[in-house]
Amino acid sequence: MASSSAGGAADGDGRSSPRAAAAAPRELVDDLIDVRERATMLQTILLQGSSPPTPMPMPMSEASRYASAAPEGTSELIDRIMSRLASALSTLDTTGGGGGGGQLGQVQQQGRRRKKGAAAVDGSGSGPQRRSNTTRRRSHSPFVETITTSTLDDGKSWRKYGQKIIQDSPNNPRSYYRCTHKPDQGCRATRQVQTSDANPSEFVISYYGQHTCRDPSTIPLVIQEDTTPPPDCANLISFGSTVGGGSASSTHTAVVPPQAAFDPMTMTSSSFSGLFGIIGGYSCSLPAQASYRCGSEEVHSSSGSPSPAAAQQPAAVVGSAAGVAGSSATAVVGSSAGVAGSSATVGSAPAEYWPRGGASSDMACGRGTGSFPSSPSSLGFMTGSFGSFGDAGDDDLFGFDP
DNA sequence: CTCATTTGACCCTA
DNA sequence: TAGGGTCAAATGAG
Repeated sequence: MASSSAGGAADGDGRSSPRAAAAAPRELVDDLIDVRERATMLQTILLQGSSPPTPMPMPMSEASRYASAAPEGTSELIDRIMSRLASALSTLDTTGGGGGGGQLGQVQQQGRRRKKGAAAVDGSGSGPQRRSNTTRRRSHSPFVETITTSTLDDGKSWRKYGQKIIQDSPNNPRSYYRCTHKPDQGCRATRQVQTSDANPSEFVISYYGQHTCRDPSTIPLVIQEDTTPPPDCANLISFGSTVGGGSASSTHTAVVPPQAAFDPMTMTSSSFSGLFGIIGGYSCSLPAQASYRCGSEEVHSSSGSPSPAAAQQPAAVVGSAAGVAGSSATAVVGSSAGVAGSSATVGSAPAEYWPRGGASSDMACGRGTGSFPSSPSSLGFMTGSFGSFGDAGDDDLFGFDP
């Protein structure tokens, strides 16, 4: 759980963001603790309906404690969790957010703004804020993969932000790219491109960090009640896209195994630190037969092609935005979901990912769905599918890695 | 005018 | 201190 949990510590570039958590009132802490406990209870419920092929995601004592607590129904639990989350996030909104997007933007803008030639002259004391204790270099997103491809087009939109001649290969300067959606969605994915030494017509691309962004044009606005994951994805849970985006021309289409899909590195380095990081303290245990996939298919996992079997399943769609300036209300749409066979989709955006003046709603929501608040980042940040809650021998587990 | 790229400087890590 | 990653002003393209 990197330093950037609830309050948002620093973005990928090392510029600091306001630490809302530092000023979080007791009320907020209580809310989050409550959420954590209820999430655990929910986990227990999910466990009860199955015989997990994998070890318990939490200590048995704890699990049994909650199991014996005769917890309320799953839907009530979810509602309660979301309510508490909304409350907590709202608190964050009004405390840590302080001046809302303004404060965040202020921090971002007051970062070193040097004039060429006059740089760092006044690095002492009263000058413009020097890069503080945060790191700026490769402490960021974890390495994902390196591929060799003949094209730079991997289906994602990248923005070049630098190029350097590297000692190892002076003839092949290294180009630095970051995700185009970094400013608006806080996506931390980056890549480095060099032409191949062996074959100059090819590129060696190293990817760092997972895409947490979504192309607004491809984002499903809301999970339709009559849609469902594909049959083989009954237990599917997916978050954030990864490199390649499925349509990439590269030689890789990453199907991430469960461990990878919930890699703490991934979780903490991405937007999960915003919501799940708050909840924290949970490990995950994922059924072996379930499908986990990152990339563009997550879209399908949450809103994908209709399936007759699942068309009967009600859906609860929950959106929550922890935005600085945006509404933090939690909207629950279609909460008619029963415990069995229901699905829930959660969207949330941690405050640290909000762009300057985050109140603007450039998102795709608001086109009549209403399931997500009008916040810039909720479109891209997290959609997860709690597929097939509860019964029917489901061994779904939905855990959170700290 | 807006946005992406270029490029030199800054600064962190080893 | 060298190497490498990132920033941001300058510049160019659409």
